Amino acid sequence: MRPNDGPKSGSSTGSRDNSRDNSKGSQKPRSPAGERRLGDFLCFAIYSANLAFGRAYKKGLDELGLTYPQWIAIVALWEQDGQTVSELGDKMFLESNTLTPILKKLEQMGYLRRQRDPADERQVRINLTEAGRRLREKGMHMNLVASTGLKPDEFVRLQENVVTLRDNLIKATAEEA
Amino acid sequence: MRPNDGPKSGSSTGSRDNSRDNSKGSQKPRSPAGERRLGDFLCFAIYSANLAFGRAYKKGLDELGLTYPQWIAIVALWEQDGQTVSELGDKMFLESNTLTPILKKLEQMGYLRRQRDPADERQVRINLTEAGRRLREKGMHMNLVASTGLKPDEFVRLQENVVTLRDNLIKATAEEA
DNA sequence: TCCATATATATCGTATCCGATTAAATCGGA
DNA sequence: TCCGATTTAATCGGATACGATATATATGGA
Repeated sequence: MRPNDGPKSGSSTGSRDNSRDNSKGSQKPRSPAGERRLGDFLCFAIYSANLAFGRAYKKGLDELGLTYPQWIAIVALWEQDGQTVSELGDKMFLESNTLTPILKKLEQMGYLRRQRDPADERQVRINLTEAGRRLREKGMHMNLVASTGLKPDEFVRLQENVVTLRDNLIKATAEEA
Repeated sequence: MRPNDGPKSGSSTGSRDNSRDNSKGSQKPRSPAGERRLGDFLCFAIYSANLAFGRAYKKGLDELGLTYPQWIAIVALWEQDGQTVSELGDKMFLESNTLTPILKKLEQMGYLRRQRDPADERQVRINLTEAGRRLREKGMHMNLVASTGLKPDEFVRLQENVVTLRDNLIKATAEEA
């Protein structure tokens, strides 16, 4: 049997003219008003660049046995001992609903310890283990700067611009709430 | 009972000095070698900007009853009738394992039709319904350009730079395979 | 002291992503 | 013509995201 499938019969009615040039060429002209295409959306550029980064990191992360968010957590935790889940969440732009499963997994793998703060039992403090620290060192070889095809100064400038974009979006979203 | 939790007792041993300034100020100095922090990673900037975009779109998308990837699919499908799953996947940088559930959901909601191509029954051709086209129109009011805090020319330049970054990453990832 | 409120984390359901696999249809060479 | 290789889409399991909710702890007045 064909892989399960929805409605089947009936002929295809799409017009299917592929006349428009959608090549990756460097000067794709912006589409006229009302014809905004997917490629013109900054949000989609960011969305697809994020997918591309995840795939570019995949090979290196597989060697470490980590996923992309797990690796981000390791890097963030390496910066500071004893962070709470909320503090880590502030750095990673995530909340406990997403973070807790990631941290439990990393704890189970032996890379960190989660312990309630005796001074405030509501909070959970997180510390990397020695294995977790070594992991961070081992991961430092994953340098994708070359893969970005950007010159160092371009790299830094783009990074700063994306950070500014992110922070502006967060501010605007908070304001309209 | 406290929400299920890992190991509990034991005191927190983290040093917890928060001396370093990690404010959002415009001139956060790059950390010294070997001290690369999360905020210095371009991949993390993209990752977090993508989260921010998803959250910024959330309110508008809720009104349409769509998710972020569903909306992207609608926009991509609006450009061309009768695309196959693979062709749509090329545009969205996704494959059938991710796309099929999204398309089935949109079909179930009445926004598109999926039908096998009679000329090649392996392929599935996708067409927006009238409701799907109206949805695309209704979604056009979600303009986040203002929220990005970027001037039009900055917006366009950043968009192009991110696209270039993405395409370079994809090329580099394919080459090392 | 007592309790309503606030805070911090965890849980749950839904929807992506993605690697690996499966299934059907097509293609191509002997 | 026949059959193995290729192509296309779907399925499955594991791991994020995230809104809504639950639970435990802490806080602050009456």
